[in-house]
Amino acid sequence: MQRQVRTTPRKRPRQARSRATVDTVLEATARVLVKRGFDGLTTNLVAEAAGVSIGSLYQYFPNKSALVGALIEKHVEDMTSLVLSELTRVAQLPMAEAVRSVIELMIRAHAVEPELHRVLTEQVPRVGRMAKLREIDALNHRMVAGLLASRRHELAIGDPDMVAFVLVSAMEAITHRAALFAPELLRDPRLIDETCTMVRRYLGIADG
Amino acid sequence: MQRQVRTTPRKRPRQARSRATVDTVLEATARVLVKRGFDGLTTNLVAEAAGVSIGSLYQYFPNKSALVGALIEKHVEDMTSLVLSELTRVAQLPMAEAVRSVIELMIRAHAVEPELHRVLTEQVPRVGRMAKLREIDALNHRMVAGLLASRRHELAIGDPDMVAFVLVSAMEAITHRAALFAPELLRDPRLIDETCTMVRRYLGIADG
DNA sequence: CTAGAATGCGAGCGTTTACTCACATTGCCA
DNA sequence: TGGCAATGTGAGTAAACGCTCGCATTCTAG
Repeated sequence: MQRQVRTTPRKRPRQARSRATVDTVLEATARVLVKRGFDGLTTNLVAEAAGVSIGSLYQYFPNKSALVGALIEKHVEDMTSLVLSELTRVAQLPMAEAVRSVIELMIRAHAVEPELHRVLTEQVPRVGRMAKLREIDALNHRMVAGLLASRRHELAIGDPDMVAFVLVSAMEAITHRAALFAPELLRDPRLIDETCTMVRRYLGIADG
Repeated sequence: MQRQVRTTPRKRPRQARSRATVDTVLEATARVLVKRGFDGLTTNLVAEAAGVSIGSLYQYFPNKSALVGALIEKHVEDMTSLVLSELTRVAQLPMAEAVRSVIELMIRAHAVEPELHRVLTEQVPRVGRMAKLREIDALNHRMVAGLLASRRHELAIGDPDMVAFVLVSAMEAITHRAALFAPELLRDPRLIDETCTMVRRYLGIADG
């Protein structure tokens, strides 16, 4: 155990056949992770669940942590692409509506494969993956700070960077904790309303 | 591996000698965890670092996860006892000051063994430990909700429970993320100020 | 002082599991 | 069609590591 060194794929899938294999393996990884947890995930088990030989798995993933890493990367990309695709549209809206839209967006992002999301955040040791998370985080931060700065005249705020830090932390935590501790809250409009209230009052926006 | 079942100590230390052993082992666990990470932590290594035989370790900790679990419990207790001890005093203060005090308290709590805190939150799979965390969380939530309810007349808020959820999530996340991503921010009064602003505006309290 | 309890010891057992490798099969291109 | 590259296979290897157990040492109570 813990022999892992390299985390990049050892071989790129070139033909359609092998691309399918890679996909199947990643899907199986997600299934096994949800069903057995991180400790219960073994490469042999994943191969079996994928209906692929263990050898094939190791053609494309040099070790277990690369396997899980690839899955995390995919999941994070699924979540952020959802947000990014809508964000430009949202940025055009009046501020009060933009706030609500962003909150709803984040909630929807957390509803993408929630089971997997839970296992990934609860159980998977974040060694080495911290870099990727920080990156996403920095992206979020920059976008929010930019939005705040560009609309500064309609807001009652100080340093956009500091405000962005507080806001991003708060909103991320609210959706995240709701997803983990009380998933039903994600459907509860009262949570969205309350979060909107918090953000609007903080930024000094009239209720919309 | 993954043979763990019981998580309670197999034997209570009765004499001073064995109580010292247990302490030494827990300290060594913390050191090893910080130095090698969760994956690099082995029971043999801990025993060696503690200057204790592996057999002795297993006298008091039935398995690896109980060992780490005990450490988490201790750390969480250290953090919460700090908060609880001051909270009654804080509850007496005028609201504007109470807010600042609570924020400072949380920051101080996150400064208890920050290295260990980091490893614990970043790396240790939370399987089974979720219960304890939820418990702490529920306690926090109840206290904040209670405080809000009792001072409701001076605040511009709706359902105290919902507000408490938003507040606790936000404040926890801000200190936690500052601790993880930018420890120097914890010393930066601007962060405290900004967080105060957020909370005060949200609750409708005049700046203090 | 002594007996029995508590504690300490650590070599090594047994299992788990990541990963290899020699070989088979399939697809691609000339 | 032949030949080479890409892909697939899975039994087997080696090492890591959690944990046991039989025995030694230290404490405590009577």
